[in-house]
Amino acid sequence: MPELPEVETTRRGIEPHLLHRRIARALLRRPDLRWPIPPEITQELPGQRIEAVERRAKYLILRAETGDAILHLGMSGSLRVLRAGVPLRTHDHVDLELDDGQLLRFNDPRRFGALLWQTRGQVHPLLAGLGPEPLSAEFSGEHLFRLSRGRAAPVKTFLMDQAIVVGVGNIYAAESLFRAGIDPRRAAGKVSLVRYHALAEAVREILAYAIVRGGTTLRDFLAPDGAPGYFEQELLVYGREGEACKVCGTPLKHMALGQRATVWCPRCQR
DNA sequence: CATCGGACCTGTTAGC
DNA sequence: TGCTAACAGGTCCGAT
Repeated sequence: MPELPEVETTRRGIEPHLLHRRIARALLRRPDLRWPIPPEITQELPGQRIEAVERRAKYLILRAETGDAILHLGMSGSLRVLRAGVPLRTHDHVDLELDDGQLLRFNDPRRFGALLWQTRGQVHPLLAGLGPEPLSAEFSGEHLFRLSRGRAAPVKTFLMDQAIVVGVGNIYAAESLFRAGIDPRRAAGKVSLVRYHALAEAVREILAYAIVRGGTTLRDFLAPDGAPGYFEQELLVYGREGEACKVCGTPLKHMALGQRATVWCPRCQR
């Protein structure tokens, strides 16, 4: 479900409730999400103050005193901040209880999400190989051009590779390629520097604007306060296969690329 | 090393 | 109306 804008929307929603609070207790109703939840979460984290609520790629990082709790929402995960005593819903797998009577509740029907731990000074292996943040200065057309040379994979698959640049998933990859006028099937290694400049710019603009709009709510994404995202109204190609291109009217094409649904305009994207 | 397919799960929807 | 199959915003891992 969540790509970078949805994770950032979640971060901004939970931060004011968590910052400088102490974790009172970690309650695991399911000890296994995508991976087993490590013992530090129940044994070491309680009693510690949350010093920062950060995001790296699609991971949320609760910085505590001796290390970080790392959350990933997977495809269907979501977080809410609630008062103690709010009734459970199905798939409410974890509560991090705070010292003020509130709790952070993690819900994840498909359990593709994760709750992990890294000790201060260490970098969890899952975070070690990540590419630059798309809204940082490290990310640029040059960067995409350099890493893409010699690569035969479709440019859309390349753009969604978290080792190249983080945070871009299936929705925003399709939208970015449309706005940059690039055919998603094109081999990454055959896209010119000029066009990668346009693509990097499109990625930045779309992600930044999607954050402003509170992310994209297709079926079930809600911010921690229950508000939906409003970026869906801005989508030009994702989920619109067969419909008319909003720019030129040509019916949008679709196919699977790297096992992911892909939609594009055969006239606007070359 | 790059690339591909399968795997992990459950819920919703499209199609018969 | 009911059953089944396909598909969903992610990404790891092993095989090639």
